[in-house]
Amino acid sequence: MIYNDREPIYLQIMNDIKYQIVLGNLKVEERLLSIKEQSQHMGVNPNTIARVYSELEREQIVHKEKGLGTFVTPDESIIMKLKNEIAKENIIRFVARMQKIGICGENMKDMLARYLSEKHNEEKLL
Amino acid sequence: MIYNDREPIYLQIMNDIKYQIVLGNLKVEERLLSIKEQSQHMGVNPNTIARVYSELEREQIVHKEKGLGTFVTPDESIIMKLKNEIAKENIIRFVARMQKIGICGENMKDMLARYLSEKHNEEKLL
Amino acid sequence: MIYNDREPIYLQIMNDIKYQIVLGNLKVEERLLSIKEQSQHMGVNPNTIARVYSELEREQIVHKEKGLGTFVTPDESIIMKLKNEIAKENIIRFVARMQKIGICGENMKDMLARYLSEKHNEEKLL
Amino acid sequence: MIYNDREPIYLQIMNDIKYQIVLGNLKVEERLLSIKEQSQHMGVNPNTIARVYSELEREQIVHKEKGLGTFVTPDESIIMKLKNEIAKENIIRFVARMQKIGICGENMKDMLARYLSEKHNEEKLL
DNA sequence: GTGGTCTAGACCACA
DNA sequence: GTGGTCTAGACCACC
Repeated sequence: MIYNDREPIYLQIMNDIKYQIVLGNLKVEERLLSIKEQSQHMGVNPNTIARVYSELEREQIVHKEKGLGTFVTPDESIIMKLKNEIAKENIIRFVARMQKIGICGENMKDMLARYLSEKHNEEKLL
Repeated sequence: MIYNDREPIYLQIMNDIKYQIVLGNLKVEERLLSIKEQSQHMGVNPNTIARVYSELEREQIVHKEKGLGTFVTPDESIIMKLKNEIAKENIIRFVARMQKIGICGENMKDMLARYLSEKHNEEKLL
Repeated sequence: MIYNDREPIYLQIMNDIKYQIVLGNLKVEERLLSIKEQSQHMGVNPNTIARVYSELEREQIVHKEKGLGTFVTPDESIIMKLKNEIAKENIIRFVARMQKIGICGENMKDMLARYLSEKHNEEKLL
Repeated sequence: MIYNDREPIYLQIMNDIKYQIVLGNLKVEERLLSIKEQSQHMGVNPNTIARVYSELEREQIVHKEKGLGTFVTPDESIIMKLKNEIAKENIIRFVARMQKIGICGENMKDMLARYLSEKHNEEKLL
């Protein structure tokens, strides 16, 4: 009912970084930009980045080392878990939306399969 | 990379009403709130609602009758088409997000099927 | 370049009455409504109707008889001439518009013939 | 029976621009005046021009490019279609008026042909 | 600079 | 009452 909502910036940035990690753009043990660099790069207040890094640390996705910087976790299993969490969130949201407009599980599977095969054929043509 | 984007209000309201119709909260031939009522109800300018209703009319989802009001189309097939459009949009968004984190089509189908059967079992227990 | 123009009311009413006469709704020698009646009937100022009747008299389409009223001319040839004038005006305006968008005489004839035969066929189906 | 009707300004301006395009005064891919320039030039509110340009875009007659301006379509076939639409509207109006005064299709064709040949002869004399 | 969105409030025709 | 049109002027993102 409220139309001016948008996701808080720090959540958007957190998701951004999670995606970078899951996609492998940010590799295991890689150093993130410093808070100052990152804040300039994104045109955002340094406090916002600080919050992002702290939340990511709480979720054990990065770890800070005093005087050195912030680093992606060395633990690949955490990254795999992260990937599965994101995937599961997507699935939950998808199913909820489809059920909301009255589409049952079997139809979801059919429609997904059909769309994927359409998409596949289109891409072969390019 | 852009954090301040927001869907225009008129599009949000359009989607809102489309959902109401697809969900059956607004039935075939039912009268919508008048532009002025709706604008007060939503705390939005009447011109914004007028635009919403006009766009919906262009898409043949509602029709306006001067002096009487705005009504949901009597044509059930248009509503079915609308439902399929919304479903397709959901699928496209879902697939895009899954591909973005590196999950292929086969995995999407598997994960969806697994989630649905889990959910099914949980609901049987309740 | 001026967008708020419209035909003066008295000209609109004159044309209305000419059409009524040409179509035979107002017959030869028939009495028109009195100025007062006509003005009430049309929701228009009596002076406007008076001007209409005077102009029509100047064009010899009606004649006033003191104390009796205003009557359609008894002269059928004037009515025929009127019909031809209206037709000719229509043709002139039509040709001018078509030339303005670069359509030559032959094309006008073709398009007219085609439209008339389409229309003819449609009307047979009803 | 209604004497105070007036075409909405935005429709008048739309037709104006369509004519300019069909006549070739506005050429393929040519930039229109910006919304603000056009509104000043025509002594009309910018929103009115914005509506005109949006409707023309919906009809694929122009396309807008953010930050650059509004341009006539590069697609000549759309312009040809537009020309034919305008011609057809003229024909429809012409036929309706002629029928209204009791002139049948054959007579319309004759009168048009006669007028065109008269006109043709006159122009040769000049 | 461009167009896109939104507000506030006016007057109109129709019924 | 309804929707339709129009104005005046605001702020925004994109280029």
